[in-house]
This record gives sequence, structure tokens and C-alpha cells, in this order.
Amino acid sequence: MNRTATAAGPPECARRLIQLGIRPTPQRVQIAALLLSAPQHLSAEQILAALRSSGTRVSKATVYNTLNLFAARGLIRQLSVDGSRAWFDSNTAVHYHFHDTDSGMLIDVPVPEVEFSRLPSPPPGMEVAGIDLVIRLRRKSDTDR
Amino acid sequence: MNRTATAAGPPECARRLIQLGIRPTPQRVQIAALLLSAPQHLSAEQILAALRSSGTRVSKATVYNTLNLFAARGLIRQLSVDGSRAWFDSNTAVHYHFHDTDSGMLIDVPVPEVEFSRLPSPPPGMEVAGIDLVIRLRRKSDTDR
DNA sequence: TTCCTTGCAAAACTTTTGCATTAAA
DNA sequence: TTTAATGCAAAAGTTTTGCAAGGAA
Repeated sequence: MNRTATAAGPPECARRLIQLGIRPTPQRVQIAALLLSAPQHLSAEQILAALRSSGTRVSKATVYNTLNLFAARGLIRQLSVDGSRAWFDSNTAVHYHFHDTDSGMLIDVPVPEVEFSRLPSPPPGMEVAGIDLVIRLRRKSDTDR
Repeated sequence: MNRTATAAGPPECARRLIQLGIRPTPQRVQIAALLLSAPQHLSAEQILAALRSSGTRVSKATVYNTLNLFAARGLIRQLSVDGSRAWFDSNTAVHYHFHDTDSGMLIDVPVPEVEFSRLPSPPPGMEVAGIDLVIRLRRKSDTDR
């Protein structure tokens, strides 16, 4: 089973939604097609703007409802890298992120590029549900080069 | 120089604010004293409530202004572990976190408990400003034990 | 018919801002 | 006297909710 985002047209998206038990309404299929067209990070507002400018009729509430639904079913992943807004990541494979502090841009870091030689054991009765790693970047200052 | 939060009364807090070039007004000293009384994670609203219930007269705007100021000067650290609100961490030493997905609670993970044997190099012209690691926890389900 | 989905507006929540007032250097 | 900090309320930004209307099963 392919868990990473791959280019997918609306028909393929509709199929994937059905697999997840999600009724493939036009709005949902459009949102899925946009997100899954490539591995990327989009905000709710960006998705709303993109859909509307491409002629899709959709409301803000539906965008949020749909994104939350997709995230709950594991089709996408919600990220909290800065406090200002949520980012929705179409790459659901386990991976990490670079975060450019200046521009706010996110860049995927594939799993093989990070290796933990030591991790703490979770408290009793708890288990690890996932690991979020954000490597914060800043522009090199001229004096440092 | 001690960079970790340590129990500190108002006089010691005032001294520390002055060191950082921050004028030690009563509100600022109270907020610092609350946060630095122990390593902990507090939200702006929690801080406002705690100060008011202890008799300190302070406004919401001042709490936010002060927390942002403290974070900018490195006295505390702002965390984005869930999208809903900012958490302010009085432990400014480099460290990581456990995050209990159910309760929302945060637990510090000291640096020695995590070891990276491999990390990606930053893109050209960029340097690493910091690493945020959040280990998300969930209650072990009964069937798993 | 029955259930689910959508859209719209309003509400809720967190955080920031404008501005008059107050306090400190 | 001059600058900086505070408080209040309003504004701004993001996300959620209530509810009527529409559409699919």
C-alpha cells in the first residue's frame, strides 16, 4: 500500500476516498486532488483560495470540515510548526521537516536522513504514537561564512 | 551561567530581568516569578488566571506583551505543540518534549536521553537554529498490554 | 424518507493593536 | 520632562458551530 502522496487525478482521488469510507463529494474530491497532486504543505486558506480561483464552488466551513476529516482518516497529516495556523501535509509517510524561520517555508526531511541512536522510553502505560521533528533554519549571517 | 529555570523569588527575578535589559515592573516580575518558580509549561491564559487569583492586577495585553518580550530575550521559550494555543516553557536549556495526546500534557525530555547518529545538512546558505522534537504519546490500549 | 453534506453567518478562541492613562527614569 | 509600560476595548486572524437547504442513498 502506498502511503505517500502521489500525483493523482480526481478519479483516483475519488477511489481513495471510498477506500477510506469517505463519500466522494465534488468538494472533497477537489480538495484531495489539490493536496495529493504532489507532496506539499498547504494551509486551509490556501486551499480555499486555490479551489475558488480554479472555479470550484466551496465554503470555508467545508474546507475545514474536509481537512479535519481527511486528517482523522489518515489521508493527510496536520502540522503545528508555528502557532499562527495549521499546515496540512499530503505526505503521510513518516518523515520530518526543515522549517525556514524567516520565510515560514517547510521542507520535507526523509526518514533515512535522521537516525536516533537513543530515545527515551515512554512513561508507564504510555506508548509512542509518533515523533515530530522540526529542524529550524535561519539564513547564515554574512559574518559566519 | 545558569540557563535553566530555577526556583526564584521576586527579588531574584527582578535582578534577572535587569540583566536582560528588561525594566522590572511589578507585572513583569510577577510573571517571571510564576514561570521561573519551576520548569513548567504554561499558557497565557493560565498565567493571567494565576496572577489574578493571587491578587496581582494585570491585563491580558500585558501578559501577552510580557511573554513575547521574555521569549524574545531568551528568558523563556515559546512552544507550538498543538495548534490551539502557545505554551511558554520556563526551561530554556536545550531539551525535548513528550506530549500526551489525550491530556495535552507536556513532559520535558532532557538532552542526554536523545541521541542523533545522523542529521541532514541544512540547505546551502542556511544554518540550524534549533531542533524541536516532540514525542507524541498515547495511552496503551488494553489489548496491547 | 432518511441520512449526510454543504454553505452561510455567527460564534468562539487566541493573539495583537490603538490609544488614553499611569508610572518610571 | 520624556520615555516606557499598563489597561481596556476593539480588532484581527484562525477555526468551529448552528442551522436551513440541498443532494445522495
